[in-house]
Amino acid sequence: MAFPAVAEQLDLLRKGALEVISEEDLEKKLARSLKTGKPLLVKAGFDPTAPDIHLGHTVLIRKMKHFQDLGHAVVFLIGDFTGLIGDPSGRNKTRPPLSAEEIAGNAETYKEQIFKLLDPEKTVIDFNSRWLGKLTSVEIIKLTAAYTVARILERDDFSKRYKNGEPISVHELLYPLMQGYDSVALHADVELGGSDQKFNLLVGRELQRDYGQEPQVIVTMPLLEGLDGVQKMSKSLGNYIGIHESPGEIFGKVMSVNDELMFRYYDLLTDTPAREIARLKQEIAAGSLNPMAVKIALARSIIADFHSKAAAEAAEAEFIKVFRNKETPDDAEVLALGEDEPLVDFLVRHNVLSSRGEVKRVHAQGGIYLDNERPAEIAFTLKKGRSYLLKIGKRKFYRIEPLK
RNA sequence: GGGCAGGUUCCAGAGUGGUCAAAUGGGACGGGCUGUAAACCCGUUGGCGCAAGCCUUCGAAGGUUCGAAUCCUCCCCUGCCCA
Repeated sequence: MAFPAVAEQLDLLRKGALEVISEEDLEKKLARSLKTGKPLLVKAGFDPTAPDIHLGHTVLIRKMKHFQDLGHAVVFLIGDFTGLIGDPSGRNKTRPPLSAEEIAGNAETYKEQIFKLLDPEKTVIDFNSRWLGKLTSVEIIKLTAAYTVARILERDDFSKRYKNGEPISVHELLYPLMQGYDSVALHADVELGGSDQKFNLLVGRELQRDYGQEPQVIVTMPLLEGLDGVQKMSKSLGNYIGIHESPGEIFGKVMSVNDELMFRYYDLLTDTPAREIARLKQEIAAGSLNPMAVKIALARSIIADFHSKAAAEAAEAEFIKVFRNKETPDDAEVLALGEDEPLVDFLVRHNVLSSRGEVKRVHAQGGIYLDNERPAEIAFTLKKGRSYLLKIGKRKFYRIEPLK
């Protein structure tokens, strides 16, 4: 396998990366691999807690892809063993551990999803229970002896939680050591991780030294901000775009991202070269380019990655139809009406809105449209045998049809 | 084992006997504006009720009181200090 020149490789590998520790080490490793023809072993660990991958995860996966595209060996490591611990990284609370069944199920789901970006032929999937599960008590104690409590507590989230008087369970302290040991077991050359993983990745470097190996290079990727633009994208915060979501949903969510965050997404979620992104930014600032058009292109690119180009185009057409031309979408959910029923009851019964109070509130604010009109009175009864077009707010559409 | 400090509505965080369904901020939702589900502006944000008002909520359970998120008892959970 012929590798591109070192400088060229570095260029791609640095795109979007937050930190490379250290660049010299990486350069050295790349040079050596170029000379010997032996690919670098690149490891990235994933907590098996997220059965559905969202765009936040794909930042890392995209970086793996870059290494893979350059001819290096990528190991997608599923932390099934460490999942039993529950990684506290980036959280201020202890994460509940998963059962073995949940982990196995999630791991399967992971596999299906990552191949949207990675080449299945060239990707090694491994599980850290393979070695961690076999460690004896003596070996574990030896491992824990390699680090001191004070050094573990240096980790930002540990020290914060400690200072704030939040709980830290003893088993959580083992997490960085376990993850570091993964690098020892795999003889990793490079480990990728989110910026919240920096500490764990560094532990890997030190443990490798302790075990007489050349320390890995670590590459950290920024955490992708979620749709709110502030907090990191996460499922539990509900500010995410899942790669399994429908093209229409992804399109809309991307469009709801503010114009500034859009560039961040360009940087981390597309392969658009940095130079090109800078140009777009400039033209928008100059007023010669409409940010909306650029955002549409972003949405298309993301949908094409996880669905298809055709799906992306269809989603765009639908979006324009609904939000620019204010027409009804094709896929409005159909709700059946069997008997005459007051609108309020109907909406609550179908969980369109959560309570009668909310229905009244939304109505008072002018957010309920029936057949494209705002009913003056909310005390309105739907008649059986009739069809209605119902719209709540800007984006919830329903067709009310007679029960067959 | 002893001493101390905490557990509030989606989140953060005020509130220390009535003026508390509970400040404020975030988020979410609705409206306006818009070639964006962007930005910006306005509004809403426990349940039932047209309303007056009623009901349920401030870790759990009991209690004091005309009245408790606020006081007492006990239980659960968390943290700190001492051992």
